[in-house]
Order: sequence, then structure tokens, then C-alpha cells
Amino acid sequence: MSLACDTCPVRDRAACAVLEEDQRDELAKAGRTRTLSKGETLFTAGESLAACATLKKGALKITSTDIDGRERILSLVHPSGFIGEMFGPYMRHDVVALGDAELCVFSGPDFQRAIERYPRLGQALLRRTQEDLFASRELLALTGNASAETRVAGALVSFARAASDSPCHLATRFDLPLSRGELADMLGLTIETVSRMLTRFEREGAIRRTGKRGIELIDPALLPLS
Amino acid sequence: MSLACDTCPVRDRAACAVLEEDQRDELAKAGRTRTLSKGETLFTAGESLAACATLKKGALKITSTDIDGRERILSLVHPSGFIGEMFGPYMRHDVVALGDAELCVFSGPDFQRAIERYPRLGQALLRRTQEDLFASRELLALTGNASAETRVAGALVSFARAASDSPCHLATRFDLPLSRGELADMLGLTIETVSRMLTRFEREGAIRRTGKRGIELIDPALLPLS
DNA sequence: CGTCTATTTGATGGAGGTCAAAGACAGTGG
DNA sequence: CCACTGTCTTTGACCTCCATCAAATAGACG
Repeated sequence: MSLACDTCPVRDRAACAVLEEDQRDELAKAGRTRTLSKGETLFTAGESLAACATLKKGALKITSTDIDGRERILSLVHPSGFIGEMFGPYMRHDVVALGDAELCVFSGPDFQRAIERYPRLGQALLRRTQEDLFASRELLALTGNASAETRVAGALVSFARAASDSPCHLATRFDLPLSRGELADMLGLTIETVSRMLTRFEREGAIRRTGKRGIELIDPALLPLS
Repeated sequence: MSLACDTCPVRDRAACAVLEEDQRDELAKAGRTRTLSKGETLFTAGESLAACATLKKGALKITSTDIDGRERILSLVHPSGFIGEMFGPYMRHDVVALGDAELCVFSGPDFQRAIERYPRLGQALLRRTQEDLFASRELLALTGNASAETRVAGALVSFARAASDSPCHLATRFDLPLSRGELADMLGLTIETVSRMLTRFEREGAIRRTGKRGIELIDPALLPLS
């Protein structure tokens, strides 16, 4: 199935936005639309198939699972994000839908050809990959030697930033994109500790919780950021 | 000062190796050689100057420092490695020499122009940046919820792998590229804990230590990897 | 209303951080 | 050659923070 770029919700923001219209249509011929429902797996670590995708709707998590079966969330992917493993011989991580999601999927070789044909696409991806690298290092710094309090606070601020339109501004009301368990897996903590920290922040007047996922930032200055 | 690519020790492995000879000479005109001595800083987080570099000799660490002044090592850079922040308006992290080092340095704009002119260069950097991203995520997985024992063991194996010629083989004798303190900063532990774990591994017969930095892998199977 | 799952809260213990001090070297100068 | 100094590492004692275990609560849904 070929792609309907005309109606694509991320056509101006995704990597392919740097292409001319005819180039994008050409690329679209190599891609396929795919929908995932909550919890469904897009890629599995170790798969020999190199592939990549642009996320159109929903959210994904990139995870690795250690020997004892404990899952670690390495990154979150938001709409217009790119998940790419064009080069390696196999997929390095699991990629799973956090909720219902919709993507454009390309085979690794197809996409590599597109990069060679359209240098601007490669440059756009380079920029994106560098951003992903910085995000990964930021998470590394956050989970490195910070206290549980600081980690949870940092995650809240990071979600508040992602939920606002401008990246330097915090949304005051937003929904957590993750369950307590997923938040714990991302921060290297346990469900109980995450829950306790949220309770503490609410008791101290920094946030208010509405339902399981809703967060309202009352006084971000009370969050113990590092 | 223009660069002497002819005598460059990493001319076949660095990103610029994908260029034709005349293209590389052209790029060299924009670059400068720089030497650093142990502990010297190449880039400082927050610097407004976008720049990038290829490491020719020595080793670097990429670090971030949190508010209480605790340093976290986010990545190590080995010869032929690329340190690039071409796009952002400012440097995201500190980059410091672990020992004496030698590099080619380019200004961000100069290098961006080179990428536009030579698409193969951009593709090579994309591949490298993806590798860096995977390495960062691997460290994230290692330091996430593993025990101190597992983290130190993982670091040892990773260094043993880096010290051997083939990436799937472990060197049996090698020198740690980091001090105890740096190792601790990289693994999110303390100096004392790192020291205790090394003592434990030696007592259990997994390794032998010679001097401060020397490590001999006696029985890697005894290392408690996850 | 009953069942299932996600979350919260409490009690307890252990891994690792913190504080403190002793070695182990390398370099310096007498 | 030998003290002296400064830095890095090791080792020990103690205590804190967070994981673990356990149970209560809250929603979601049939």
C-alpha cells in the first residue's frame, strides 16, 4: 500500500519534510503504512531485518530487556520521530507502542537508497539522530547518580516540556504518557518508589494529581531538580 | 595551519576516509590540528561556538556536571571517533582529554558546508552517530537497574573488547583507560564501591590486578554479567 | 456486585553511599 | 639515599535510601 502523504499529520515536521514534493512521492512508493495497538511490538531486538519508520500518531517506547527479564526504557518516540536502524545487520532494541499508533515503515535498504539519492534526507536524519543522542545522554545524566526524588521530578519536567508547544516552556496540565511501571522502568526505580515520590510532591504542594495519569504543576519551583 | 592527512594515524578509519583524496585535502584546509594534554578541556557545555572534531590519538571523555558539581561520564571517545555538535547553537556537554590527545578540529559551519558538498561524508557521520546512540543506550541499560557488581563487570568486559582488535573477542591483558573516580562517574557509583568490586573479582579469581590500571582477565566466566 | 488490574501505603532489610583512616606510589628536595 | 608531600587506592564502620514483600484502595469493566 502506498502512502497518502497529503493527509499525513506530520508532513511538515517529519524527516521527509525536507524533500521536494515529487521526491517525497517517490519515497512514499517504498513505504507502507502500519498501525499498532497498545502494547503491540513494531521491532524486536535481534530481528535480522533492518528497517526504519516515521511515527505519525501515538507514542512508542524503545526498550531493552536484561537477562532477568527486567525491562529498561531507553527512549520515547513522539509523532514525527524517526526510528532508524538502517545500517546494522539486526535490530538492537525492542520498539513497542505505548498506545494506539500509526507509522510509515520502510525497509532498511530502500531507505538507504533514498538517503543516497536525496542528500538532504540524510542530513535531516543526521540532525535528528544527534538530537536523539543528546536526549539519550540527558536521560543517562538524570538516572546516573541522582536521587529517586530528582529522577521523578526530572521526568515530570521533561514531560511538561514535551506537552507544551514551545520547548522552553512548561505545560501546567498534562497527562503522563507512561504508567507507573513504565516510568519506573525508564528511571531505574520501582513502581512503589515512583508512586511515593508523586505522593510526596503532591503533599508538598508542587503538583496535583487527577486520575491515574493527569498531572497539574502547581509550583514547579518546589520540585527538587538537580 | 593546514592538516597533514598523509601521516594521519586514523586516515583509513575516520569519517573523512569516505572522501576522495582531493575532497579530503579540500576539507583539510578548513581544519586545524589541536593537541590536548591530560585533563585539558576541548569543549565546555554552554559554549556558543558550534564545532566538531575527529580524534587522532589519545582518548576523550564526554561529561555533564550536575548542580552539586558531581560529574557524570556520558561517553568515551577513541581514536577515529567523531565529536560533533554541528547543529545546535551551543555545546551540550564538556569534552575533556583523558590523557594526551591529538585532534582535527573544524568549525560547525565549515563542517556543515562540507557535509552539503560531500553527501558521502554526511552518510558516514549518520552511521557513526547511530553507533554512538546505540553505545549511549547500552550504557543506559547497564547503569539502569543493574547491581554495582554487574556494572563494574560490564565495564571491564567493554574495555577488554575495546582493547582487542576484533570487537567480538576479549583482550586478556589491558590497561583501564579510566581512574577509579572516572570509572565511578561513568557507572553512577562511588570510588569506594568500584574499588571493592575489583577487589572482590580478584579475590574470586576472575581477574588479577597489576599496578593501578593493569587488568588481566583470568576467568571472565566468573564475572557476574547480566 | 464481583473481578481484574493499577496504584497507593506500610514495614522491613540490604546494597551501596558516606565518613574516616591507612596504604601505596611517584615526585621533590635535602 | 631518605624523609616529605600529594594523589590515588584500598579497607573498615556505619547509616541512609530505596528495593522488596505484603496488604489495602481505587477504578475499569463485564
